[in-house]
Amino acid sequence: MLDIKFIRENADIIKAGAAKKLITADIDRLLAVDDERKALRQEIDNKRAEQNRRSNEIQRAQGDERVKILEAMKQLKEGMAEEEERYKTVMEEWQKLMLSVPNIPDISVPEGESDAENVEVKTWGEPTTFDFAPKSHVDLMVALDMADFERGSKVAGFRGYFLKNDGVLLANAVWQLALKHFMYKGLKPLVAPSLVRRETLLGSGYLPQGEEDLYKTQDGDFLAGTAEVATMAYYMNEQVDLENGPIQFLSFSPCFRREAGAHGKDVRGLIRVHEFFKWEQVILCKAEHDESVRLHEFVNRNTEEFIEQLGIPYHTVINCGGDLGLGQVKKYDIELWVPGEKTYREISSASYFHDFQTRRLNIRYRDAEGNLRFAHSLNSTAIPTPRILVSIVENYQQADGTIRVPEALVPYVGKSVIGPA
RNA sequence: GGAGGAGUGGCAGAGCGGUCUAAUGCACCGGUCUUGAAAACCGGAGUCCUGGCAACGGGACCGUGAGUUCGAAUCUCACCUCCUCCGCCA
Repeated sequence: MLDIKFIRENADIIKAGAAKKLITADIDRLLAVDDERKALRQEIDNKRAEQNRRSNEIQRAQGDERVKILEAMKQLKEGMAEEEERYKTVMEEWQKLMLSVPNIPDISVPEGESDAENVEVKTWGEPTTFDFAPKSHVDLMVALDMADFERGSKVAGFRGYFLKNDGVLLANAVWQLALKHFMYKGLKPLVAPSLVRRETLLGSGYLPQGEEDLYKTQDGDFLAGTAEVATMAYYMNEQVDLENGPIQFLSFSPCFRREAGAHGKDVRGLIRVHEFFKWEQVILCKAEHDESVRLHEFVNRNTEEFIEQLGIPYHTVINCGGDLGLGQVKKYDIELWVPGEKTYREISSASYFHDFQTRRLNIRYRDAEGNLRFAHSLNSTAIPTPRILVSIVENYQQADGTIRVPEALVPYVGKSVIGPA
């Protein structure tokens, strides 16, 4: 959500931003509704002022005078009831429109319609080459009894999976190395709820637009698709202290995604599953653009460094306008080389939001002048499992079907090669 | 799941239909006093919306939302959260 005053003063910039994001938002309608809102508010406030005055008179009035004032009050109230009804209707539309206004993309965000037009800004390592025919992660992991997809779908349905044996050890090793790496960067570990209330998703910007991709309980709660939701809502309706620097969380949670609209995509393996685990970086900082930019580079670089420790070739792209969400100002995706598909696949996504989320969540801090301001927020994937296992096993596979363990993970896996049991 | 109790300003806590522009204490800021500090004393402070260049003015906010009333922190209802006890449970 943006500031209505800002919207009023910068309607053209917001329209241009929405166009870049290929998001439709009726700004003109919002401005008209806002005019109506302000006028009505003024009228109602004036009548309330009179009501307050009269109420005080009633206490002191006696006999006929009292009866006269009571009569006048009755009329005043009738007029107010009508206006308040209208105000309620206007506010409903106002709220709805406000929630649909996208944040403005940064000037450095390229034009484009879909992820196909994201722009590569960095590559690291060379796509892995093999002097034998490489296998897919599905074949590798099944052969080494690291995963079971048949029983996965028998038990959990489409996209279900079990991790087994060395698959479990590998996932656990990634978690442990991640915890160490990101804590060293100054992030504070947190295990966050996945089962969350509606307002947390509204606040972080996943609702009302993204409802179809969320699992919902019979109590009206939701299963979040990322720890970002609960972690951002941690300080909902609070004032935070940013005097000693930004608040930096490394947050773990199970993640649930219905993947509505992705039915034909990635139907095999661990690339796209309904249920996975993720460490997420979540940051709150002062409401300064430069600080947001600095931390955006910071969180993205943290993840790049982690991938470099694993020794997996990757590239980083800056997402084009059409691939940005409602609240995002700018986003980087890190994509890892997947030999089986001979392409890079997304493993991480780092975005900053300015005060888009914190305004919805009502998270403020006191600035140096003593004014209350909405903080800025950012988030970035630290590392997801099991998706990361796809790139590990495919890039580290050997001619005999065994898998070398990335050196950084050896201490946590307890061996340097994964082979037949 | 059942039975009770409670949610008031940064914190503690009074108020239970009109003088609440919410007592009091602690914490906070300014001042007096002091070589300085502490103590004491005096004074000041919230958030949001809205009008105005400003000075200043209007409205709202006592968990949230509806309602009763000329008037609600105070009464009614629903919801949320917390606490106590019972039951169930990893």
